[in-house]
Amino acid sequence: MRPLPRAFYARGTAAVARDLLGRRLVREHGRALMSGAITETEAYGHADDPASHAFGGMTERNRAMFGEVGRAYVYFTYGMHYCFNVVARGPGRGAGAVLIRAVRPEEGAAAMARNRGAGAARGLADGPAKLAQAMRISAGQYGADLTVRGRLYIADGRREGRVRASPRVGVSRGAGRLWNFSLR
DNA sequence: GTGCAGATCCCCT
DNA sequence: GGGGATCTGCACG
Repeated sequence: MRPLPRAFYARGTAAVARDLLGRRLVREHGRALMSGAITETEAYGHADDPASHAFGGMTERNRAMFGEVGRAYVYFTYGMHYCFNVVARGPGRGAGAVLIRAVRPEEGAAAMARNRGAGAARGLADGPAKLAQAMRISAGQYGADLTVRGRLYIADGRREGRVRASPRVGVSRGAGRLWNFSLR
């Protein structure tokens, strides 16, 4: 499996978010190899997008959103959850990212279930925090390069099914944009 | 099936 | 000091 090249992420975040559906997220942790097909994503912009972490300018937390595209932006939220994004942006844009909200487990489903804890046979990675927990993605992966074959990267893959565009989840300001993309 | 409370803490104003 | 790109369990029906 070939990692997606950096140029893939050097476009508008909405286009990148849409095109990430069906690609494969690959994670190596300890002896476990885990992977899954991306089934839901969400695009975030910059000064034009009040829902984005980058809306108010660069801070220590969102620094990655202003950096090289194709790298990981991981943030901690609600006191207990991590969420995993890929930095993306079109030409002339200052910042942007795509939140990976869900994957369909392929390899290493047993390891993901272990990482999620007891009683998680179903719904292993069908939410941003669940996905991060299942694949052991946290602050240590901040800034990781996802365009090279390593312990965390995004590989080519084929999209199956149709794309649905919806309003972003949990967003009040900047609703109206249909920047949540999912497979159905 | 839907709805709500609680967990829990980092970041920004 | 307030709120958040969330998840889980429990109540209700």
